[in-house]
This record gives sequence, C-alpha cells and structure tokens, in this order.
Amino acid sequence: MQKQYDFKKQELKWQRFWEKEGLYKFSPQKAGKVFSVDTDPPTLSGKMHLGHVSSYTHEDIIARYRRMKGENVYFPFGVDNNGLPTEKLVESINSVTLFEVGRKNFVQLCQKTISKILPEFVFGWKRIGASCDFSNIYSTISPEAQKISQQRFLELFKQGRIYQKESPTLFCPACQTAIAQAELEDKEEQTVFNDIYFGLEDGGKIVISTTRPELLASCVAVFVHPQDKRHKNLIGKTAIVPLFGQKVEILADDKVDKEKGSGIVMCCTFGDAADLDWYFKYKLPLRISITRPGELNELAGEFKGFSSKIARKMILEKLREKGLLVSQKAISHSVNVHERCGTEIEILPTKQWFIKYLDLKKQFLAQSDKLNWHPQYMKVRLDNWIKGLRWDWCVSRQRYFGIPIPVWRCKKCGKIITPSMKALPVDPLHSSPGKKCGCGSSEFIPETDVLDTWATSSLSPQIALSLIKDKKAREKMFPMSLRPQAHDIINFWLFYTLARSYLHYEKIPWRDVFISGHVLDSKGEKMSKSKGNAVDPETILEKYGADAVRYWAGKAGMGDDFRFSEEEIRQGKRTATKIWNASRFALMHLENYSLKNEDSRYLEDEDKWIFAKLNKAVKEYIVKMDNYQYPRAIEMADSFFWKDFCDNYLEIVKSRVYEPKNKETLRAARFTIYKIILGTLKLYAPFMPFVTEEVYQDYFRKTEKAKSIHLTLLPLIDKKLVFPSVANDFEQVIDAIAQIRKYKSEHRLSMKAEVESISIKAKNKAKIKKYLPLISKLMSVGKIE
RNA sequence: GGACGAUUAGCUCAGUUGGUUAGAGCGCUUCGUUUACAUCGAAGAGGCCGCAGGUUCGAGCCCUGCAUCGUCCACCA
Repeated sequence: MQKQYDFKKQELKWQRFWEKEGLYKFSPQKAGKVFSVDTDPPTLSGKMHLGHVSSYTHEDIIARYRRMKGENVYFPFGVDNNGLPTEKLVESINSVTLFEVGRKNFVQLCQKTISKILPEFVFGWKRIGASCDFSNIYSTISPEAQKISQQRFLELFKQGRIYQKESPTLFCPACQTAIAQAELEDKEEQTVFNDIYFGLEDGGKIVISTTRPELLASCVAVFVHPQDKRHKNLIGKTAIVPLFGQKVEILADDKVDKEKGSGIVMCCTFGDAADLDWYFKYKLPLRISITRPGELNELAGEFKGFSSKIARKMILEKLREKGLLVSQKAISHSVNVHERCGTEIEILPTKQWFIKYLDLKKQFLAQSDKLNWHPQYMKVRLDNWIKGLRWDWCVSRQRYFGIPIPVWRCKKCGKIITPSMKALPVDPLHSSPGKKCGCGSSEFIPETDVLDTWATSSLSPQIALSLIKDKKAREKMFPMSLRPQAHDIINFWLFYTLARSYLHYEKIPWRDVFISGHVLDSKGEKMSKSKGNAVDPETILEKYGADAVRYWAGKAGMGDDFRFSEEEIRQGKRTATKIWNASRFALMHLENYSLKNEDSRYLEDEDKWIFAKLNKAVKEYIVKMDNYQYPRAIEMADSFFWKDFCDNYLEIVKSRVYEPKNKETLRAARFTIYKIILGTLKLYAPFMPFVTEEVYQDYFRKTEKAKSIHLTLLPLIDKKLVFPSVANDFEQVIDAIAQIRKYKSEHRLSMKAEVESISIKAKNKAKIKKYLPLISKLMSVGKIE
C-alpha cells in the first residue's frame, strides 16, 4: 500500500476495472431476487450538472446496497435525446438552424451529433461511480424506442383512445409547435397597462384596460362583474371596438376582477387562458388575428404582417392619435413563457392529437394508492394533480427531431391509415402504408407531426426493459421495483408513466417510488445558469474526488431540497482518508495472517464488545437502507467506524498486537481486526465505492475470493461472535476511559502522562473489577478506585 | 387563493409508538508531536425545541390557532 491515498488515480483505475470486468452487467440468470430501477434518462446536453451527480448518487447507493443484499440488480442507463431540447443543443453545437438545413438533413445532423457527444456525456456518470450497466445504453430516439412508442400509440388508437381535434392549443411562436402545460414557465415582465376607450352602440363610451392592445382585432366580447354597480347598466349592451369597428356584446362574469383597471375587460380569441374559458362558456365567435409565427393577419387590416410586439406599438400610437388612449401605467406582471426559449406563448387553434384519459381519474388515483411512496407525503401532489386535470393529453408536436406519429390520411376519403405493427418504426414522410385504402385509393397524406417527448418517456419502463432480450424474464420484471426521480416532475413523468401503464396493462409501473430533492447553492437558492451560481461538478470532483462528493450527496434525505456544501464534501474526503488510514494500520498487522474461524475461540472481551457494536450498527443500517433513509445509514457507519472502532477499539487492541501476551490473544485480535475492517468497508461500499474497493483489492480479495467488494454480501455477524452480556459489561471500560480522558484533559495533561491514582464512578463495581489492570495500563494510571 | 412541507446549538440537520439531565457533524475555545491518521486525538462552551393556547401524571413529539420561510398548483385583462 502506498503512503498516501491518491483518489484521482485510484478512482479512475477502479472505474475502468469495473467496466472491464463487466461487474454491473445484468443477466436475468444471475442469482437473487430481481431489483430493477426505472432510472431517469438525463436529457442529453454537453455536460452533467450537479443535480445529476446527486440524484444518481442516491440511486446508486440504493442499487449497490441491494446488490450487497444478494439481489440481482437491474440498473440501466439511458439518455433522453428526443425532441426539442436535443434540437436546440444540436443547433447550438453546429451553429445552424433547422430552417437553414431542412428537415431531412437536420434529423441526420441530430443523429450524428448525438453519437459524437454521447461518450463524453456518459463518462460523467461513470466517473461518479454509478453502477449502471453501461454496456447497453438506451436512447429515447433509437429505432427500438421509436418502435415501442409507435406500437403503444397504435394500441391506444385501436382502443379508441387517440383522437385528433382542432382545438385552441398552447403554442410557441418561436419554436413553432404546440407545447404542453408542463412546459410553461412563469416570467415576471415589465409591461404597460393601457386604458382604452371603446364606443357604445347607443352612444357614449367605456374604458377597458389591457396589456395586449394588439389583440383588439380579435376582440369578441367585453366583460364586467355582475355585482359591479358602476357597470351593471352596461350588461347586454353592445360595444364597438376602436380602430377595427367590430360590434361585441357586453357580458357579465364573476371571474372579472372589479379592482383591476376600470373593471371592464375585453375578451379576445385568444389573449390568455381566461379568454379560452369564456370562449367555450359563452360560445363566442372565433377571431384569430395572430398567425403561427406570431404576426398579425389580414383581420388586423393595415397591421397585417407585423409582429405582435411592433403591432402593439403601432396600434397604441394610432389610438393616441385618435384620442382613444386614456392613460397608461407601467406594471410588472407574470406571463406564461415557453420554458425552453422564454418566448411568450400564444393560444392558437390548431389540429392536434390527443390521448383521451379524463374519464380515468378515479382509476389513476387508485393506482397511486398502490405505490409505496418514499416519502409518503409526496403522494398528495400526484393526487391533487390528477383531481385537477382539465384536458386530455395533447401528444402531438410540430417538430422535426422526434418520434413520428405513425399514420397517413387517405387523400380521397380522409380515412386514417395505420401501418402494421411489424413495419414499425415508420416515418410516414418517407414511407407508405403498403396497402390500399378501403375506398380503393392509394394516395396518402403523411402525418408530419411528431410525438411529444413525454409520450415516449412515459414508456421508460418498457424502453429500459427492452434491453433484456429474454422475453419471459422481461415480462417477469414488470412492474419494476423502483422509480427514482425528483419532485418537480411528479405531475409529468411520474403521472404520465402511471397513466400509460394503466392504459396499456392496467398495472402499476413500479412498486416503490423514491422522490429526491434539488441541489441548492450554499445560500439555499436554486442553482441556475442565469444566476451564475451553478457549481460545475468537474471542478469539485477534481478537487475532492468522487467518494467525497458522494458522501455529501448521501447525506441528503428524501424529498427535501438540499444545499451544496463544500464543508460536507471536505468531511467526505476526511472520511475516505480515515478509512484508508485505519485500513493501512490494520492490514499492517494482518500481514501473513490467514483467517481461521477457530481463532474466534480466543476472543477477548474487547473483541466481543466490538463485534456486538458492529452487529448492532449493521442491523440498524439495514433497516434504514430498506426504507431509503440512507443518510441515517451512513451515520450508523460513521459513528461505528469513527468512535467505536478507531477511537476505542483500535487504541485498546494496539498493545495486544504490538506486544502480545501469547499467540492466542494475537490470533484473536487479528481475527477481529480482519472481520471488523472488512465489515466496515462493506458498510461504506455503497457510499464510497472507490476507496473501499482499493482496500479490498489490496488485501481482502485473495481471501474473500469475490472479484470486487461490490460483489460481496453485507457483513452479517455470526451469532457465535455476539455475547451481549460481555459486551454490555465492557461498555463500562469505555465509560471509565472517557472519565480518565476527561480528568487528564481538565488537568491539561497529555493522554500519555502518568497518573499515580484516580477514582472513577462505575455502575457495577463488581463487574468492572477484572478490567482495572487493562484500563490502568491503557491510560497510564497507577491505581484506579 | 388552494395543497403540501419546514421552523430544534452560530451553520447543516437527527430525534423511532409522548417517558429521566434534547443529540450528531461542521464551526468555535482549551489542551495534546499517543508507534494508522495533525486530513488526527481529548475535553469544553453553546438550545424558553417559531409563538400562543389545549389534552396528559408527563409534550420537541398529539390537538387548535397564529406567524415566518420554502415548494407545487391555480390566478395573472
């Protein structure tokens, strides 16, 4: 063993070793109950971030623990490289826009770019010691994933759960696609609240307030509050929209806020979600004046062709000229923007594909009940979301790099034609149904929309399991054992997966759900690129090593967000060093020792005591780990290793190994050291896989046989080595030592200083008597009373 | 506005079904070159357990109300 533990060199070495040996390769034939993890495929981006480090450390701790419990762990790895985020990444890496290169070339460029950047991206996960089966990585855009996704789409189509409908949809004018409610983000924006005169048909005028005067051409009604005395007389009258002249009815609805502006509001198709509600509720006419790219159309007359921003200025100018602009007030309000690009969204009627599922709320809630939630209170979030669902699931996107919706439409009769399951995956743009339509026509219009990313990632269990070739084994593995994920996507990924699983199989997708939190900066604020407070994992890994960073992550409990703490990482590094140092000392005394079980016959009381301590620690460790309370488990390991073993046992046993009274006591000490060190390493192995492997390989591998510490089983202590009453009595020795240390400390003495006599308090004097010589020798005390 | 969570030592957090003097790590103070480790060891200081009521022989833990913070959802002309 070297003198210093060089984590950088060693971590890389063991990572390569694990990979080369295929340590974490899954095979259904291996022994043990299968424990399968529906891992969260990270969205492909240039680099892993600290959130990935922490969430994968949590999963990995669980996976490694289960492996050491003798379970056959399936811990797959995938990347989410489907859809808009990947498009954006590819555009920025190659400095092109998809409009420049065209759809077909762009899709190819995406594939090419992905395979180029993937290895480096994945290396991040290997580096932190994730024990995934990297020999077989899945991708959410692979032909296999496409096949699975299209297959399930067609299944639902046949069940009558897929329909296409023209409907007002959330639409991003910059990305040119429909987006989901989940993709919305709030953004605080400075804007101007304008009071504008509307005419009345019977003469007179009213003032309405709006932040979006560019939508005047789309105005279809004016609303007041039914209990608003000021405006009660207006109800039922007709107003005339300035500049555009359309006549609109004045209606009453209690959604109107009397306090806001003049208390009179215009309703446009569509300014926001409230307009949408009114449109349906009062069956208002449809007046669309904004095109998909976010420009005004012919309905806006002279403003046609201008972007909504410019048109807003022009319209305000015109209103001002005509004396129709009463007043303006700068306000700050929050608007809905697309999370990917920050563009304000529009609501536009477009034709989209939906999965019908609003009728299944009850069933979904029942599925949620069947899951084992960790922590339990997170369940409420899902349940509230399910109860509050208002729309069916819009699964179509007007994008390019995604999984194509596998349908054609007959040019003649309009019937929807689907491919055969065997033909999947298909891209309708580049293939044909291969059969005639029922009406005899063989001309088809291909569907150009692709599926929403969630429509595919909701099938992650199916995609992950598709890597297992043995069909019988694969089917036995569903439902999977565990879904680990963060709390922010409970309403999306977790919900959608649960929903799909019910729609297709009427089963829950997994038994356990484990929810983790987000990494915050050291002040407790959210990390984000824009704030510039994001910590780069690479710097931190360079500085402290993966074991240390994992130690920090392992201290974060379920559900809660937790802070980045360099202090805690330093503590992790100290722990790794301590493990290495204690092992170095121990192994020094184990040279030329070969473990013999009969040595346990000569165990001294301190040996029995430390075995009892380890036994207790292991038992509690297992309880905590089984409940996903790994921060409590690592505390068990810490306090056993640091306090009981290093500070007390090793100090006591030193005299025995340096100057043994006889062979037997030396052998017993060596036996104990061997067992305890190995046991300690095993407790730490899920948390600090590198340093524990280093020590294991250095000494224990030749006797323990297992190729790696990560293939060994938990240190369950042989009952024959546990003597509770002896251990209990010996506890008094520890207590006495503490008292003597305190005395010396208070008298500013070195621990080595000789003391003539001392009196200590003991609970049971009779039982401590036989230990007095031991204590007096150990603590350099002449006489103890 | 609705839901959920949090509030315990200077900081980050434990505290099991209510039961003696409330714990850990870090930080701080003092001491110690003890043959694995100064990346160490020993000792110490430091807490009206957010506030106010209630239940109980007994409350950090149970109940009610309030306050503050956080998260998610809704609203956002």
